[in-house]
Amino acid sequence: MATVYSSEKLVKNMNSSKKLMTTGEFADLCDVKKQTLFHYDDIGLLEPEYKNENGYRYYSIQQAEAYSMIDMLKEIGMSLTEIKSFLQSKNTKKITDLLTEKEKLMEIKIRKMERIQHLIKNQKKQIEEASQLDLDRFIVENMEAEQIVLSENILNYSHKDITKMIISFMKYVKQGEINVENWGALIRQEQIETGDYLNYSNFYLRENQLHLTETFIKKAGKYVIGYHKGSYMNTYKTYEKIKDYLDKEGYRICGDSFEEYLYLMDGISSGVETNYVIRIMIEVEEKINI
Amino acid sequence: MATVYSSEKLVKNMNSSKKLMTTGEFADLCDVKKQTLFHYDDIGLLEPEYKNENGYRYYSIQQAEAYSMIDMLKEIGMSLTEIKSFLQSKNTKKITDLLTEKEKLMEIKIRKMERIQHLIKNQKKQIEEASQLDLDRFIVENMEAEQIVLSENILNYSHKDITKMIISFMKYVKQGEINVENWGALIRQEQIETGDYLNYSNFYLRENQLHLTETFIKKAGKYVIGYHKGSYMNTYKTYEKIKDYLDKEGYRICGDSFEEYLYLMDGISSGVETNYVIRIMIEVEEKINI
DNA sequence: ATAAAGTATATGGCTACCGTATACTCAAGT
DNA sequence: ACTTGAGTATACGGTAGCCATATACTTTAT
Repeated sequence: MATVYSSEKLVKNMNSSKKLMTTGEFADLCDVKKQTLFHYDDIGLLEPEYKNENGYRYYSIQQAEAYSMIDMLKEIGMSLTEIKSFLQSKNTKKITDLLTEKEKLMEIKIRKMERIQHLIKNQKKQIEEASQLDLDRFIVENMEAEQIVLSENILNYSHKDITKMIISFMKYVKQGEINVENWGALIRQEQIETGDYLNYSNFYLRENQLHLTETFIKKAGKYVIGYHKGSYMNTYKTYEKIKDYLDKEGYRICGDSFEEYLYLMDGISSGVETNYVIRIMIEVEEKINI
Repeated sequence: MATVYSSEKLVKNMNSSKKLMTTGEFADLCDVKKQTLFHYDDIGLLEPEYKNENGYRYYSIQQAEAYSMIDMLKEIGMSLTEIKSFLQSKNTKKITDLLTEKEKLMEIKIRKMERIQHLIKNQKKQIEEASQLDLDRFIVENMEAEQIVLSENILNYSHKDITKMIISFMKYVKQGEINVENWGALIRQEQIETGDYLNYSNFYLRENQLHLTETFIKKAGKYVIGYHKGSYMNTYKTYEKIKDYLDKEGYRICGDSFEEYLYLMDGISSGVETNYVIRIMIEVEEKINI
């Protein structure tokens, strides 16, 4: 049997701020600073349900839903102004469209995060490897064949053109969303032999997925491996040292040089700019003894 | 046969800025504004490899690696100051430790993103459902049993205690990383009958995973479903309307009331505060005709 | 009635930039 | 060698989205 109650009795329960939260409590509930709520009130993004005559703000638990919606939209990169007009918009289609767009954006963001995670892992691996590395020694090693991706040929290009090419190559790589393990430049045997160390023939990258079609095989065989510390402007110093080393050890250059750019964060050496290290790999063969 | 080249010839290739990029080109390569690079130079985070006598900056391609490292660290939430001291740090263990920490952080971030994605999907679903909903009508419907998670009992609690409880309940929920579909409050039959509509017995949430142990079964059976628009402070109005409706239709309340808080963004109605909608579900049975 | 705890407002400061104006410099063509 | 147009540096101001602090006031618990 339903009873009818006078509104008066109920008003007693609801006229005060008894069932609402203060700013501090609400901030605690939302896990946010009070200041932020003041700010949201100021810009009219999330206004308290009730304000008393002294300006005290009171929020309802329902508003926690609104807050978490705002927080979510913020997380996906919307500005507060955008969020405000979004929440005020009364166009169902516009809203679902935007949500669909943001859903996709989240997908992209998640992928990006995963790529960064991959990069972090790679960096850790590199540090580990680098700590076992002697950057000051050269070594001749048998290497397996490897598939790499080449840029267009830039031999004898002007600096301007090389720059343009790199930029477009890099952009192409980035939009492909590849996890680039390492990248570098290819210098042909002839340039190495004539000492034209800065005349690159191609840029290239080693990649762990095989999305791209234009690949190039770095031949299997013996390679001398050396490390150049500092700018590539001075690689000639290291190249000359390598040549001396090869002479002494009885090797001769028989192929191209692969330069790979490493950015090390391992503090293995002190001094400025030593974070930049170039791994130089040149194909070699043993000299025939006369 | 290795030839020895005079340094002079090589110096010709490297003394100028011929093989370096201008700020604009480097910015283009890194897909960033020139201003940002100025800024990084100013704070000493990423300085150009070479500056000419007129202050023109020149960057090497190697520095693109440094930039992308900075960008990555920024992406995982480090401030530029932190990044700077991180990159300058020469302590291998500190670096790998931080990287390991950030790797975990990425994992958490990815999970959060996925949760947001889920929320977006849920919101879309809710908008879709809401558009087919008539908020102004009541309906009696057979509902299936549902498992819900209850907060502690708050019947007759003071407002302060209720507030504290909600905050801790919500925090507990959040740290559990549950995808909350909906949440609400439970009002016992007795309070509904005596018109004490704001005297909640518990908060609860419906969840799609079953991580938690303290669950409560919302019984299967007939429920009257109605929607209250606006603040929960005024639910009494809707409750009274529901009671009238039940009287007319020949039903009587035979169980508790479940209030669920919806935050709709569908613009189905105009006016202030109509984004807040409460779904009221009360267990009912048919009256026996005398 | 009083003290402690909380609140509002105002102000200034912060980070990580972005935009604009001004003056300068570089590089290419004539 | 000189001009011209595109690019560059510096400086200053402004922005978003807060956070910290100081001051004065209000609420609440005792």
